[in-house]
Amino acid sequence: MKLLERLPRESGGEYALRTIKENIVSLELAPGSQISENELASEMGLSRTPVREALIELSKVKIVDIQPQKKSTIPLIDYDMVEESRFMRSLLECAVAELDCQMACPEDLERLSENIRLQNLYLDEFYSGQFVTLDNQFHGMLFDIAKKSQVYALIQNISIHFDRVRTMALSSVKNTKIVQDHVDLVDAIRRKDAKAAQELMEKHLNRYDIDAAALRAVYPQYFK
Amino acid sequence: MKLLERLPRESGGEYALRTIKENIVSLELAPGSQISENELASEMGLSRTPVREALIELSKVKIVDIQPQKKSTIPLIDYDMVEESRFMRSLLECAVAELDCQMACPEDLERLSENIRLQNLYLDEFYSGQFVTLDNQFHGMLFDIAKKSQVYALIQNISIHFDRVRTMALSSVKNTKIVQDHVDLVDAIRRKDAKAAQELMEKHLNRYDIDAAALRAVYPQYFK
DNA sequence: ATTATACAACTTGTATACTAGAATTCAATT
DNA sequence: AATTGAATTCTAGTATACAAGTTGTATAAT
Repeated sequence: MKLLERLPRESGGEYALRTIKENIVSLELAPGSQISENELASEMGLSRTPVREALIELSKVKIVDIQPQKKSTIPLIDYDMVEESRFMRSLLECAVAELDCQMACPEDLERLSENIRLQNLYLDEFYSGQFVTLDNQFHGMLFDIAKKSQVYALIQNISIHFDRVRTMALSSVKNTKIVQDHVDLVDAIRRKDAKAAQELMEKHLNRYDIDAAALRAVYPQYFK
Repeated sequence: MKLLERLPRESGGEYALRTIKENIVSLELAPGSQISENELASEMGLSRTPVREALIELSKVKIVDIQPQKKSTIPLIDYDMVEESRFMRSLLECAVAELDCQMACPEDLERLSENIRLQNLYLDEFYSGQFVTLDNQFHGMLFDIAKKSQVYALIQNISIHFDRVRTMALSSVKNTKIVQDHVDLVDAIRRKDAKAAQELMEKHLNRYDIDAAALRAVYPQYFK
């Protein structure tokens, strides 16, 4: 377990959730590995209660497998789940991109562009998570602009299925391409070209879809 | 609180979640009312722990408002949330209806038709919840057929925003129209007419959209 | 009368103790 | 030696005790 710094005014439960999610996405908590409420709790300096709350939440989207009275594990990568998660994200994000064409004001466009500028600065920060954080912020802003922030919050957990595959594919998808996608997308929104925005978003999200078989070859022990 | 019967092998937490959800949708736990973990726990014959787990889950989709160290309430109806929930359901259900046109086998169609037959039997059971249960099963089957059952599970909670408005509108939307929508939809799926299926689903879900203003006039105390 | 302060009665957050069930281990018995 | 069975040791589920924070009220001081 890689421990994170506890934020000010963050409750134990929130801290536990954030930490466990981060470790699942980074594969520090490897697919297939067994976890224990007691062990996680003592590692994080908490009691079982807040840890348990976090695990229950993650089990709702099958990113943690709680077997009552037996054990809990981090599930192996199930491509059906990855596909469901991709399906959901793709549909919602494409629709949001279309909405953004109507709803984005000049200030919104400026904020998006500023985020892209930062993305360029952190292009090569594979492991610090800075680039991923910016990428998440970018997509979150698109939902906010379309007044769909609750939808964005809801797909965060199920997206972990997608995100940990993305972690494995890190070296294969060039960040420069991702940033160029973002640039093109903001251009389309600025032009209010809904069709282009939708298509660009779809293409963007499909970048991670390419090498499922290749990943399975490199990390066979992580797949179902 | 209207108490439900506890199912066999149902954990306390699951029972609490099911009971509380049911009471929110039925407006038994009225919008704006204050709730207490202790009170709910003693009413259901449980301790705070499983009740608390249920409330935390519902608070994630803002259908319960937990104000730390202060109080918890059932939020007033927020039409922005209703709209987000409708947006999400509509997009996903329409896409699923399209997929169903490719994926439904004859047995699936038979199961859907059987469900519709039952809907006709319970047409007038407004308050028993039988009709609503069948309606939910029908929509759940459409997701199952498209291999998107996890997506369906995920939108259940946020749909409560939509569902409790539907409860208020019960008398205004005729069940016969709903059943006819279902019949038409299954027909389209049988014909593998994806465009028709998508359009029928959109029309179907929009039936509840009509009288937001009217509802606000009848139940002003429930709205933000 | 008004303001300030202290206290009581709530709330949720967390820790811990206890219960129940499953798996494993090891010893006793066949 | 193989098998059964009891004890141990895991697990998660639940109940409860306690901590910490907020609100409202009552009392005291101005």
